[in-house]
Amino acid sequence: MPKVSKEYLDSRRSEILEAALVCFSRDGFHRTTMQDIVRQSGLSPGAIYNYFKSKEEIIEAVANERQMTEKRLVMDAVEEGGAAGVLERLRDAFLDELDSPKERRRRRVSVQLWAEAQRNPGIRRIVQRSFEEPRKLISEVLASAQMRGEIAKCFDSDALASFLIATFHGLVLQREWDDRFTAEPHKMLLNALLRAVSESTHVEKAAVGKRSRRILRS
Amino acid sequence: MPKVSKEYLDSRRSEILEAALVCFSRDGFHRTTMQDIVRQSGLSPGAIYNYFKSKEEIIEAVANERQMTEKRLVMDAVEEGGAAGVLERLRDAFLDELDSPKERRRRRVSVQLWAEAQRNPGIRRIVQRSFEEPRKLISEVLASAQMRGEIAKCFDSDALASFLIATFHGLVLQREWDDRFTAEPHKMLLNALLRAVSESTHVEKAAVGKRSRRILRS
Amino acid sequence: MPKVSKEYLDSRRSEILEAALVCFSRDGFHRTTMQDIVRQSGLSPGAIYNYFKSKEEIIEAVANERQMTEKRLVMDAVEEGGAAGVLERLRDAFLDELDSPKERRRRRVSVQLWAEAQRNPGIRRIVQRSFEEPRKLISEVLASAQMRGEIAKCFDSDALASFLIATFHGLVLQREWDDRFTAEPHKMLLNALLRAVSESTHVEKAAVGKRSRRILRS
Amino acid sequence: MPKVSKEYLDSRRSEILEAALVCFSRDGFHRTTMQDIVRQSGLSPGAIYNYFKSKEEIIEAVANERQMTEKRLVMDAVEEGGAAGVLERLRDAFLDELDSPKERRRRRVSVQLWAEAQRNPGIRRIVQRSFEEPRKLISEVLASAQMRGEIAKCFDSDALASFLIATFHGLVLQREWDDRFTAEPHKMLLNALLRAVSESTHVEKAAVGKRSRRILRS
DNA sequence: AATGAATGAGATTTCATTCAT
DNA sequence: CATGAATGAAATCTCATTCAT
Repeated sequence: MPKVSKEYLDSRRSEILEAALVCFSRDGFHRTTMQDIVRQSGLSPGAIYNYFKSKEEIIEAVANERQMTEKRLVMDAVEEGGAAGVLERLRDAFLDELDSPKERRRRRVSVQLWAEAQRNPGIRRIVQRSFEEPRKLISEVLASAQMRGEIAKCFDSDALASFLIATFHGLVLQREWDDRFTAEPHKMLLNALLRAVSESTHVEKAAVGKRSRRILRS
Repeated sequence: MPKVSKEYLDSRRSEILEAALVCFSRDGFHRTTMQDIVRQSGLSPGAIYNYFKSKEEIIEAVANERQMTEKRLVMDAVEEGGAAGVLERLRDAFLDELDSPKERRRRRVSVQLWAEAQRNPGIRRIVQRSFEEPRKLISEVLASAQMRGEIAKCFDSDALASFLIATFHGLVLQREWDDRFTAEPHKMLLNALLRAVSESTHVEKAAVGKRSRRILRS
Repeated sequence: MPKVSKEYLDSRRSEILEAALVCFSRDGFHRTTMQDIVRQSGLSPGAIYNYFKSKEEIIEAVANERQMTEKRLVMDAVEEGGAAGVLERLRDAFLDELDSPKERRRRRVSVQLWAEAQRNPGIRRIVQRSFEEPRKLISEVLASAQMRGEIAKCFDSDALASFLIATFHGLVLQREWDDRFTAEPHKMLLNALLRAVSESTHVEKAAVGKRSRRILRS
Repeated sequence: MPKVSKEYLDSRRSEILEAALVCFSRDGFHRTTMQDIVRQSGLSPGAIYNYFKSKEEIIEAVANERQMTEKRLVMDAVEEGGAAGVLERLRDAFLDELDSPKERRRRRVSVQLWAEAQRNPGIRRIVQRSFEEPRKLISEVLASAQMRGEIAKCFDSDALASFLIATFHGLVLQREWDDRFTAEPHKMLLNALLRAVSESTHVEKAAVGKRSRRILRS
């Protein structure tokens, strides 16, 4: 029989994570001290250590939260059938997110996590999941679209999913550094790409092949 | 009258940077101690501080070196004319690089730099240059290809350059986490993309439009 | 809701300053390491840095404490009227202090502060105050004694105060180096000086002598 | 058979000491690095270590030079007989020196030495000499003046010498901190003091006044 | 559960001194 | 004798974590 309710504990935990996220986003993991989180959360060091064993564990919890949020984002887009609609929703979900200030703050933490994952096995596992699970979800959508003939079978659905995610991650970085960045022109380019992979099954395949050969030889 | 030649000093400096790169790539900037660099370089702390004012300055020097190397990579690919050849060379240069162990080590540091740039203005400036300069170079190639009609004029050459770089950066990350990652299928996808942007100028534009509407509504 | 009382914190702070004073007096500011203060205080480095931001700040706090103590010494002597009594008390306060071992230890730190003030603006300001405030207090006493005709008006009261302080400071130094130093003969000399400045306005030797004897009893 | 002349060596040595004095006066002993002296002297570390075994030894050499200069100052004043003239010359020598910028720089180093002497036995010995020798010289002058009846026998000549030196040292410090300091009013006070010690043996005020005027002209 | 003062290992940097050239 | 790069012990300060209250 706990002294306080589970809800209370959970909300305290969330408060700490929220405070940590603010600090991490502002200063990075390593420049954020536990004192920073203490200040930001309005709690005491002892209180925080009642909820998390270590700073490491807070970072992991933040990583998990990020990973789950991203997965949910993809799942929401994927839920309702039709490759076209799914990809469209994914595209919009990701690109529109780039412009939301709140999400930008969270994305900054994602970049931190990519760096951290190189050395920290716990984080590494979570980051790997944050790549794999969305890829799998998207890949499945693409595979069934290929079965329905909506997408060219010559592309590996996994690779295509990977490629789309890679593009999005790359754009996250651009958004970070380029103040004049806008997502809009990249929507067009994504459209072009998606069109390209859906066209290949069509009649003019040979012609397309020839034409492309003029530009790209291999 | 210096006691030793400039070459000697330069090579010492390079040794330190090389040692630092090894450490940074292995442990990240923040988990790498000066003692680590001391050990790795085989010098003494004092010696290192004769070449760099601070650890910070070493990180900046590594960042600069990375930025210059990447710029050179792009310049080499861009040098000799023909959009087709240039893009092909860029694609190969970047994707093949993903498989070289030595380059992978350097790429790890790039990811560290992306994270570090968020908080460190000096690094930020360098990282920004590492985005802008390649983009400008590639954008110019694309623009002149558009003039020659090789690429659809409806795409902003800057955005397309951005997009290509984003894709590459994203793939760098995938390479990090996915042990089964291979660059090969992504070559095909890049080809498809490049084909897509070069097709648009052609006669069946309307048809393409219709077809794409089947897949992507906006 | 602080965990411990303000008194507790203040006493800890005082303990640290006391420990620092012992070290500084023994080894000087620059030869005293934080570890020395740590050992002397029985605390840990971290604990000390909870009370003082830097070694510098400890030195400043010691300087302030010195300055305030000296000011209080002068104020106590000055409090109750009558130039004669005041100067007598000042003379005794200062000269007797020279023989107290505990005060000698504190005086050593004053000498350190004089040197430190040359380069350290923070210390400089404090040291300047430790000259100005006593001078002002003494000067006022002298000025009012001049109005009452107890002291010759031809001497600038400020200069005379300065001069007395200078003498005392000089004797502090002598006390440092000369093991056979005794304050006693200097009392006589101070008396002679004080008599001189009170005599000068008067024509008659004997009268002056008497009066001066009324001013300086020993 | 030395490779270079003794003159060459001596002048190099002096250059180093002069450079060191500039640094010490500007930054204090502890904040002055050997590199500072290297830069100021225009020599190399190795060269300096050919002339001095250690930084310590440079400080000692500077201390010796200070001590000898001061002794000479006193000897010059003392050389030619007559207590009146001697004391007058001493007073002027010391007080006028306070206003010379070059001498002020040297005085700053003296203050450093007082602090340093507390911990450094080598310096301590030199500083002690810088107190004792002038005191002895002045004391002798005073003693012979007492024999001639120019100064009251009731004062210990040693103590009086001490007292005069103390006053001067104290004024050096005042000069350091008080920008509006002028030596002039203190001359009057010194005069008053000297008059006092020469008057005391005599019954007649007027006579004493005259005589003292013979002793101290200004 | 919460508090926050205390801990102490460890990080970065300095600087007097050396010694191969 | 001069040079100046190299040395490495030691100094200051930080910060994740603990634990008595």
